[in-house]
Amino acid sequence: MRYSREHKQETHDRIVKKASVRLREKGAHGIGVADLMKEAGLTHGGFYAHFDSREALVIEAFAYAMDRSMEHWRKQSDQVAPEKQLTQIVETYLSALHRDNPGHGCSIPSLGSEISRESPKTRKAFAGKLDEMIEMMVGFIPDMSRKAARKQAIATLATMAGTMLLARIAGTSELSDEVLKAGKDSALEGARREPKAVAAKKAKQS
Amino acid sequence: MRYSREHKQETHDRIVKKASVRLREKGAHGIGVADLMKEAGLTHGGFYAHFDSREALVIEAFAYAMDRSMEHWRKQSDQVAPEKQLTQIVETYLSALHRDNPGHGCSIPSLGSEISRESPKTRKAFAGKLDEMIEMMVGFIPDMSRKAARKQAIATLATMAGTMLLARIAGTSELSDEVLKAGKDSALEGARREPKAVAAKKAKQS
DNA sequence: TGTACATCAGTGAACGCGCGTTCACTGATGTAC
DNA sequence: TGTACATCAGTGAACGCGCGTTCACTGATGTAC
Repeated sequence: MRYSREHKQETHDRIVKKASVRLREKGAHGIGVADLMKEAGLTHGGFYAHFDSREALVIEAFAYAMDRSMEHWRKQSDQVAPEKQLTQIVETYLSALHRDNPGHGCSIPSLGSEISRESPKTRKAFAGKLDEMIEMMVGFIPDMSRKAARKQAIATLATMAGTMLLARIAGTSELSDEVLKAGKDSALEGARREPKAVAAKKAKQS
Repeated sequence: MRYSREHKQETHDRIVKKASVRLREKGAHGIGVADLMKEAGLTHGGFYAHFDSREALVIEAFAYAMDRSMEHWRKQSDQVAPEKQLTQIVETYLSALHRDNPGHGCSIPSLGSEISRESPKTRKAFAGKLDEMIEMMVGFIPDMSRKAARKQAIATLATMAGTMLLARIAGTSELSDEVLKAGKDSALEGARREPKAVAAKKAKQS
């Protein structure tokens, strides 16, 4: 082999990593193969030694970005007490820093609209990661039955993603800050609230 | 003039109307000028008699779509009692019918991700419509101070848009239905809940 | 009322450009002896 | 250890294609007389 055994894999990973940032910044169709390769310090011709098609890279970059988000959540949640984990995640997610750095942030608000129009293959890959993310979120919801926690996890994630979507549309205006604040408070209050079914069950037991 | 006075305006409106559907279906960059004109029964050459650029049409089509959504909300809310308006809006918004028909639905989940990357001109136009939508939502929130209602309106809209975004990523799977249900219940419960500040004020008064 | 002319919404060919993809080639390094 | 050969990640020109935009032209209809 021309290069050491790991060389190709390292290059492949570098392309995916750089692409995951640029695609989140510019959209799933907002940047071309040549520019993505240039980001990784290469020329466009070599692209097809690493990927079957542009779409294949997009799928890998999506998965990579979602994995990085989840890794980031894990690191954050490990640093605080269980009952504070959700607050920690929500406050970081719905910050101006995240709003202003889509390239290193969650893919759902930055790529969500486009994903739903991609091929079934791409959509399935993304939906799988979405489910993983929901499951991780379940772990952050305190004091609920699994079923109720999953429901709450979905609702909280939807509020987080929707809030970021609206905040980014509003840019960096007053409205944008207002949106972030409203979404943050709502996401936290919603998860703190005990669902009626569980409350009723508890009342019965005591 | 070659055609009657209203003819050009009618054609213009037809292009905008058809484009607003197709752009929501295919994305802000997902369909070309030639195809958009064909939708309106014309050829592409005539496009620039109606619009300065493709972007100008996109802006008009965005505004049109948002106006139609708000008109739709108004019509629906007019048919039910004030305390049921929010439920009506949320349930229609977070339905499988809406999920499966992005072309005739709300632009926020279908175009939101892309809007935040458009020119300031496009973003401002959209942000203005977003604010109008929030204000309309305020009118559906019962029994709250204006400030609290606006906050709740933003949170509810974020949950609605985020839920639809997630549901569309999940396609038409079980997960998608689960997401719709979780988002619906959360949006309704959140708005029904009285914020602490208002509750305290009421307690003081009585 | 009838006729000649002016208007301009709409047509369709053409443009320049950037895109995803292909391909013949290169040359640094691993492998065989 | 040294040398000749094989490999293949990466290069850069070229491809076919679709895009947004331009432009000379058309022809139905409004207007002037």
